[in-house]
Amino acid sequence: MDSIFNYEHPFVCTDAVVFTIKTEEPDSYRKLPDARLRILLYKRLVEPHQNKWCLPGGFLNIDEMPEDNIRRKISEKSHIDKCWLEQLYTFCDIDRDPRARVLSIAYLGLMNEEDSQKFESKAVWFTVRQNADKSMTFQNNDFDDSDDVYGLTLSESDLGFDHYNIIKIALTRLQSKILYSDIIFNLLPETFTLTQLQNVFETILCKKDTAANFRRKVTDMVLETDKYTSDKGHRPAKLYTKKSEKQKIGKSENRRLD
Amino acid sequence: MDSIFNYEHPFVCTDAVVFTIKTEEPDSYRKLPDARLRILLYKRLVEPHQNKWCLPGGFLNIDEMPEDNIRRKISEKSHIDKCWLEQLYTFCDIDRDPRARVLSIAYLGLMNEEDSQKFESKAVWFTVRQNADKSMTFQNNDFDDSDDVYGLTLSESDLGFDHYNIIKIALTRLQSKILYSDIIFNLLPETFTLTQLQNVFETILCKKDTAANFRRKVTDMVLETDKYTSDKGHRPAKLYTKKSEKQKIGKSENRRLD
DNA sequence: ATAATAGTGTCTGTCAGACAATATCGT
DNA sequence: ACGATATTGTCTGACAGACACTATTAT
Repeated sequence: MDSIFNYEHPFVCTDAVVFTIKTEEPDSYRKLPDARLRILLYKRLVEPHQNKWCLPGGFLNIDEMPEDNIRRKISEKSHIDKCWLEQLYTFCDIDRDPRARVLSIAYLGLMNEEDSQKFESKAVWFTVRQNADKSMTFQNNDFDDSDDVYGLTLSESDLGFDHYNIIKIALTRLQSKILYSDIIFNLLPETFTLTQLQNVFETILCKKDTAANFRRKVTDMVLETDKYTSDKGHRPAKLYTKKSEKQKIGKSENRRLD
Repeated sequence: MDSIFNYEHPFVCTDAVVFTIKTEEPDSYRKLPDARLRILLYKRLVEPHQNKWCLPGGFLNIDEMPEDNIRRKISEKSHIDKCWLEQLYTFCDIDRDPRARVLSIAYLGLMNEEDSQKFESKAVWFTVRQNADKSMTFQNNDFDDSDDVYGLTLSESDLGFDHYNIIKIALTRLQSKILYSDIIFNLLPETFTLTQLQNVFETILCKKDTAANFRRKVTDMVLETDKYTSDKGHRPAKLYTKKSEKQKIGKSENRRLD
């Protein structure tokens, strides 16, 4: 190999901020469930940052694409294979890893609730709570998790490396991008009601909308099916699916480029 | 160092797509100048991709921030120091460099015309031409450049590595981002006329607008000065400056998050 | 006066936000 | 009938696109 390659160079790792939606059980059988935004974290068992909570990820092999790498790492931690991914940002701070110079190519990942439940895992889903001061906390509320995790609330200092910052940027990206793209459907099942869709929007954006206005805004992104929900206690809702690019009409001029 | 770090790992380099604006001399002294979008390229003198045209960039040192690295490389190639930069994307294809596995952290750079002229350089400014079929060609029309460069037109195959692709993604990002952010002012002098601003918009987007509508759209981004142009042959135009964030009123709700 | 550019006024259609109203289910 | 959710209709204000119009300069 060339001599110019004989020098000490940075290491490269991947990290993924994987979001999913969890619909909370309603208090009453008459009420509809709430949607919660959740994120996948695992507890580091070794130094550095031992016992801190971290994003799934790992070192990039010389012959590996980062997206394959991160997919493998997510699968190792969660036994989940299906996940939509896009590159988020490359984090480069000199001392973000105390062991060595390590750059991290971070990914934004989204998976739907059904897939997120095929879960048998070293990692844990935490509900993302967006506070008024723009800070985030992460809460576990899953009965199925172990006793020392159930009820746990994490804040910035409980996270390892620069992962709190990575999550913050991922959440911002998610919030921006659902406004001008289709990615939100990666958080939803194949068919869904417009109320479900609205709940996911509102959970992510922390912002309420009226049903009438919301429906108008999303009509050109969805497609009616002939199926209905069969919930108890109230009127059934029509089920919709994501409209494919080809089914959208006319509006290509107005669509964002990236 | 830890044993986990004893493995062959990818190299990391930086590349920058630096855009600037060149106002063309008008045919007649009565006419106003046109704006052209230009990009900085240099000709590789060594293998691989010898004699291909490439983006400024270089290998990242172990203790260096990529943004410092790319700033240094731009300065080496052009002797220009002032440049606005933001991270664009990290390109990771396995064989994007035939010598070794090399990831490239690509940056989008913008500089204004005045700064771009402080130029004494191994690199060359090429005018970006956006063709109807979405392809790009790069033309040199600068009298000051050497004879074997003057009049040269580059197409995809004249560029080295995956740099054509990087430029394409940078241009797309630029086109998107001028619609919802302030970055366009990095391509303009301290004060400018609204017609100048409009020309830059139209050059980048390849799309015409009427002066009346354009003015309405940008009024909340700019600030009047009490100065005027003193062009010959027609009515002078008021000069404007970029409005700072603090001077903008009310609209924060509507602003994009990233 | 004329050519060229600078800048304004007005209409129209679209669309978001607010809010009222109607529809349909299980109990 | 009632409670809950689903769905539609209407008004308003903001704003983009189209286009006609006025203003100011040097020659």
